[in-house]
Amino acid sequence: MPSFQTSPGTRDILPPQAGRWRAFSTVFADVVESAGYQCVIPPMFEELGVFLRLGDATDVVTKEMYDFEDKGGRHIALRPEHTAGICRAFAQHRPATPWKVWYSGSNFRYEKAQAGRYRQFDQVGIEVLGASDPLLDVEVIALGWQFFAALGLRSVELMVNSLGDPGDRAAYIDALRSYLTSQSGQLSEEARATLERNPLRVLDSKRPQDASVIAGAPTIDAYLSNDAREHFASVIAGLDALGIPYRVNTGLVRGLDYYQRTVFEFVATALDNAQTAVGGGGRYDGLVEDLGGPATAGVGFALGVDRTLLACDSEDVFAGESPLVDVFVVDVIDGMTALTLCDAVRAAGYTADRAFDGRSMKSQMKSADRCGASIAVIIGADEASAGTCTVRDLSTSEQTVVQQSELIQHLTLVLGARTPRRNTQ
RNA sequence: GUGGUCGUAGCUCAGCCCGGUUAGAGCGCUAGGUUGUGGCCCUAGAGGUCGGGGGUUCAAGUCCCCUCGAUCACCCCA
Repeated sequence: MPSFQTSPGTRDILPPQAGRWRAFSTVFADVVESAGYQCVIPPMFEELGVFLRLGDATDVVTKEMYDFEDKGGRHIALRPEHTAGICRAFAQHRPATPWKVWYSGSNFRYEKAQAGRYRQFDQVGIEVLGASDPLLDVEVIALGWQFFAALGLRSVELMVNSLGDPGDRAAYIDALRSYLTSQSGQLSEEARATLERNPLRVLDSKRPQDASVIAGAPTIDAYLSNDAREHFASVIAGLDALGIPYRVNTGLVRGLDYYQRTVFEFVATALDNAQTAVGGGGRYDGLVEDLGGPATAGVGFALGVDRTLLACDSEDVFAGESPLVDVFVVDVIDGMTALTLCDAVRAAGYTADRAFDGRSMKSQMKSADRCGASIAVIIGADEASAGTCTVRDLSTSEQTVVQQSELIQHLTLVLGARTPRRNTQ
């Protein structure tokens, strides 16, 4: 047993999985940068107050915050999500609007880990601040949709709903509370507890016992203001115009309190674990103002990297790829020729690896094979004295002998030309 | 925070029910078979406080208690 291992809810992302994570971010950046979004990197921790606007009835705030007092006596919290910090940054720096940004990074929530849920978890996402156009909601949703498609996922379902404006929402919650209270005898014990804290979230219950009560509950659409209703209608019209399939789910309630009007969620139906929501978002028009900034509209989404990759696994798409090695240099003299040849080969734009610690030729050839190299360049006694090297094609086993000084030229013949690495010498 | 399942070699696991020489297998790793050549095959080797602590016993990987960790689910959420 080693002295230390990862803390609960955290884990090491090792190769080749780590390479897959990096590729994931790259695909995401490609998709959203095509729509004018720019990368933003907020701090991993903020003053606790920044995050309290997520909702004082939410678990994220009441029991999952990773907070502590720093040496200066400040009450600090590790970010449980990105949106609040980005709104704080907007209020602090006041960039020109609309401010369209994307991010990729870790969040922290003190929860018990299970499949697709960790204490340190990664999200990618986008936020747009300073525009209230419903067609912007459509753009945001569409980019999420297109990203899943870019990964190759097919079994992703989009659910949309409108929570109305704050007044609509309050009126609806009142109506919902009285309905649920009147039916509480039929609700599960857990649902009754949830009803006390936040009636909206009862709608999220997956317990069969609660299904009939939920089915008969009043729905939000009857409580929407005219403005909110028109806004939602435009969102729906935009999704139709883009041909993006969706399901209006009046029971869709997001976990954070700052959402109003449009909310949406991406569900991976191919996942067989409990966490099938791979992403979600919505509009949060009051959040910047709550954080002391100007009244500013906002909309965005966050996608869970772990869960999305689990969905990729279950659909057998977006597998990780190990980096390719073009050339493996086998040097059984003293390794010095391998050192200089690798350097030259890499400078010419090819990938090159070699063995260390003076191992046998057989052992070095095994290493060449294992790393998937296309070509082995062999330096034995004969080659060393003649200034040549033997170039072996590892798939066909054909060998040719060339001057070491002509190796790069030879590689361009068999592997094609490459863009030379930027010279740092 | 609550509950189920599980911790034995680097990895995947057998052995535990029914306690009894020196704890096994496959894969991986290292070396050799092949004195200059990978994959396939054969042989050998290295690698273990049986998660940790306590208890029962002549004797514990095996039975009991505690604890830590993992995993899945609930709650909630990405």
